[in-house]
Order: sequence, then structure tokens, then C-alpha cells
Amino acid sequence: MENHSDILKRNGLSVTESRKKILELFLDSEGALAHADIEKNTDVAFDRVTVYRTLQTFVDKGIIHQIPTTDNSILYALCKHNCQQGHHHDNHVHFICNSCDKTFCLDDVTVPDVKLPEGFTPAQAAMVVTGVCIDCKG
Amino acid sequence: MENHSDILKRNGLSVTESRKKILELFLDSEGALAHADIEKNTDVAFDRVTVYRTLQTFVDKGIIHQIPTTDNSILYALCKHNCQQGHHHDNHVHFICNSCDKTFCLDDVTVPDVKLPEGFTPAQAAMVVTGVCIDCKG
DNA sequence: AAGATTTTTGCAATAATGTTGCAAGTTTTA
DNA sequence: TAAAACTTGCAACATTATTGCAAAAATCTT
Repeated sequence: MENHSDILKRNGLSVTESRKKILELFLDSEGALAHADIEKNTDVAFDRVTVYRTLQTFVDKGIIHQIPTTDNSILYALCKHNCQQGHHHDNHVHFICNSCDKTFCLDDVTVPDVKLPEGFTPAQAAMVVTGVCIDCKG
Repeated sequence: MENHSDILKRNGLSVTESRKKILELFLDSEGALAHADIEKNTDVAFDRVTVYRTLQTFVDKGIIHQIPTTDNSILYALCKHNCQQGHHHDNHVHFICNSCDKTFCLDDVTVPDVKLPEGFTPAQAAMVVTGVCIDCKG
């Protein structure tokens, strides 16, 4: 079974404490994490700058992907499929629960293709659904 | 033809200089605007706080809607369809051009329904497509 | 395994962004 | 037109993000 260090090495990254710890957070969490979630985690005692840079590095390498939100934050989640450097394949739907605020990567729900108007060429599509999650339903 | 003031009155808002000006910006622009776009506009000489509050008011009233992004900002665009206070109907796809960075509301492209896993109840869905727009295509 | 090289980290400083209370100014109401 | 209601701008503050650089850690080389 591939562990933290393997994932880092496979992506050509030095294996450091901060990277291992932050990657572990993602591996352990079901949902997506925002920068603030990581920083507030008491186990992570790294400088904010390190967190910023680590997240950016992970995105660049295709280890995590970004999920757009309308609250001035970015959510990050593990890429479950094999993403290449600079080329993500995170074309699954994201679900944000209005009740518990957790974000789910619905890995089995693919973002459907849409027919764009003449002249528009798509490169990537993201879809975020809000509502009530399986843990919070009545 | 309905003008700035009419739109404001129809939504039960006082007609003030800042609201008229900011609404005019939206009416004049094809794409979506970020807070920073408005503040940088030399025609708008209002306090940042006023801009924040005006945007929030417009969202609350259903005059504009928010578009999620992955760059720690929120884009705002006019609601073309009749949105109610606190209840938006902006279920169209948004397109962000990687070349000119403009954002388009594809009003005629509806966000498709997706089948969620058992237990998940959707309330709203947003879809953002990136690529090359009609103005930038080779 | 030890030193050289490369990479990463943390600090400090700075910038950018977002929020709140309150007094003064505007708009609307009556 | 005066009173009431609402909006604005200022000031202060809080949060979030970025950059350069020296110290520390990880990797490479032999």
C-alpha cells in the first residue's frame, strides 16, 4: 500500500515533515479541506507560508485539486484518479452540505458534457452541487 | 425600457449614487465583475466598504448572482432571469476564458441535472467551464 | 557516510482583502 | 418640509495572501 512518502517521491518531491503531515490530513479526511482547515488543525504547527506553498505544490503536481466556492476560499481535495503534472482529471461533481458544511468528492458522478454556444471551446468543467448530505438528511 | 433607478426601486432599494453607478457597470459590461474590478474602475470613487455592502445587497435582492472561482475571489454577474429575494435562478453555465480572463454567463446553457448518490439531496448546482471564448479563438 | 548541492522552511515585512461601529449625510416617508 | 429610515464613509481592526532571504533540512555525489 502506497503511503505518504511514496506519493511524494512518485511526484518528484522531497519528503519533508510538512508535506507528509498535510498529505496525511487529506488522506485521513473524507471531505475537502480549505487552507484555514489545515492551519487550524492543531497537529499542524507550520508557518502559514509553508501551508500555502505546500498546497500550491500539491496542485501543481496533481496530488490535490481545487474546488471553486463562492465564499472567498478554495477547497482542496485529493485527486483520486491519476492526474498528471499540470493536467488534472478531477472531472467529478463536488457536493457541499448546507447543514454540516462538509464537502464531498462524488468520484462516481462525472461532470456531464454541455453543449456550448458556437465559438466556445471548453478545456475543463467544474460542478458544485449544494444541498443536504447523507449524514445530515432528516 | 427599465433603467438603473427602476431596477433599484422595483427591488425596494433606495436610489443612491453608488448603487446607480455600480449597477450601471454591470449593465454595461458583457461579462462578470469581481469586487476588485469595481474598485479599480476609476469611475467608481466609493469607499471599499460601500462596494462590499452594495454587492451584498444586490445579491440578497437577486439583482446579481455569485459565480464560484478557484482564485480566492467571487465573480458577480447580473441575473438575467427574474430572481426573487434570497432565491436565485441563475442555473446557467458560466464560462471563464483562459486567454482574456473574461467571464461569460451562458444564459441559454442550463446546468444539467446529475444523479447524486443515494442520500444526497440537491438544492442548487453551479457549473463553471474554462477554455477559449469566442473572442479569443484562433 | 560526509560533504556539496539543491530544495524547503520560517521569519519578517508588506500587501491585499474583508468586517464592524458609529457619526454624518441622503433618501424616503408622511 | 420635517421626521424617520436608511446609506455612506471613516477609522480601526481582523484576516488572508505574497515576497525576499537566511537558516535548516533533504537529496545527491562520491
